Amino acid sequence: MTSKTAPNPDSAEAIFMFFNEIGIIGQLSGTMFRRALPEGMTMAQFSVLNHFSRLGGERTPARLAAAFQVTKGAMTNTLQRLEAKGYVTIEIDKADRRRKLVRATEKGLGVCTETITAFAGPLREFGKALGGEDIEAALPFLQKVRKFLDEARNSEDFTNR
Amino acid sequence: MTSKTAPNPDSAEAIFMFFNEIGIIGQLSGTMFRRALPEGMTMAQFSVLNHFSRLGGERTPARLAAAFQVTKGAMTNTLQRLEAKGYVTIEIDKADRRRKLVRATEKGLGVCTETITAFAGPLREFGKALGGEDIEAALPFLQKVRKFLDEARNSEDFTNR
DNA sequence: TTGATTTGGTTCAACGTTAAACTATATTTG
DNA sequence: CAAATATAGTTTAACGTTGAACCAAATCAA
Repeated sequence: MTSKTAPNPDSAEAIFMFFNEIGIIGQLSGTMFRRALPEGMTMAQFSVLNHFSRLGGERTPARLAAAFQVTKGAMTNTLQRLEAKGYVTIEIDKADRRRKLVRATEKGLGVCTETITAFAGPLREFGKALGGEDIEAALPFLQKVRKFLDEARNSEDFTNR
Repeated sequence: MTSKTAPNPDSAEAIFMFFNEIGIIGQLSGTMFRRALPEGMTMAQFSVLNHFSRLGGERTPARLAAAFQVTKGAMTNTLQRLEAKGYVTIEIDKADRRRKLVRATEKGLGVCTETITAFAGPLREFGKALGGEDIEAALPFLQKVRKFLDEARNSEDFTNR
């Protein structure tokens, strides 16, 4: 125990620090990953390719936007850039012509693999310095936090994602 | 123990997931905080005001940039907006005329307090839903991660921050 | 069936960020 | 002291994101 037991009166302080640390780590790690990225590749773009690489198949832009928690507009932007480089194909869904279907190309999957390789070094560094076990131990709680935020977001009407 | 003991061969996967969760949480919480912010206020601006509110005194732009892990350019931008609204004053350091000295104004500190008040509700929600204890328990490791990233960054020459 | 609503996607302006080039002042060194 | 270098801050272009307005296609309801 720290001092009080349950919904600590001014745990607001700790919560704010928590999100503050998260924000800074997100920013710093983002910068580091960005530097390791192959020329012209972007974290947003890599995320999409990696998604296809792991899960295969095809997705609509809206579903991708939901998966990565970005607006539809942001996803449109990312997909356009990926398509321009030939890393994905985009075609209209003939069954529902509002929809589009996105698929990764061979070329796109290749670049994705390259990127993962480029990350291997830095990631190993992190693991060595931070303790792979501690990282795995931290994961479940982070996932819980993420899910809470996600649901909180979804509970507000919201059509624009 | 999970499966292997020490520097788990493909703990790279877990590490990547870790930073991925961090990134998404950072994005979602950023959006939520942004919505709670008083009109025209920004997280970047609030951070600076809050810094002065907690620690008092005066700071150079470079020192603020270092404290918040952003580039000098970003801090220039933030400070200019804060100054335009009369939330900080900026004057040239007469002892070293390359430097500037930033101070929060009464008005700025007032808005800072308002903002903290606006955050109180949402923060309490988080605490209730996520368990204040778990959050406090997670803090030390996050701080360790942040420090590691910070030092890793500083160890690469780097004059532009 | 027609009209209203919902859903999928795009576009645009505003913003914050990075990275690099640049200006000005200090400090170091030969 | 003068020249070289380092440090502080600004500016600019490029990019990703949000949020809102918008269009088109599908679904729902009268």
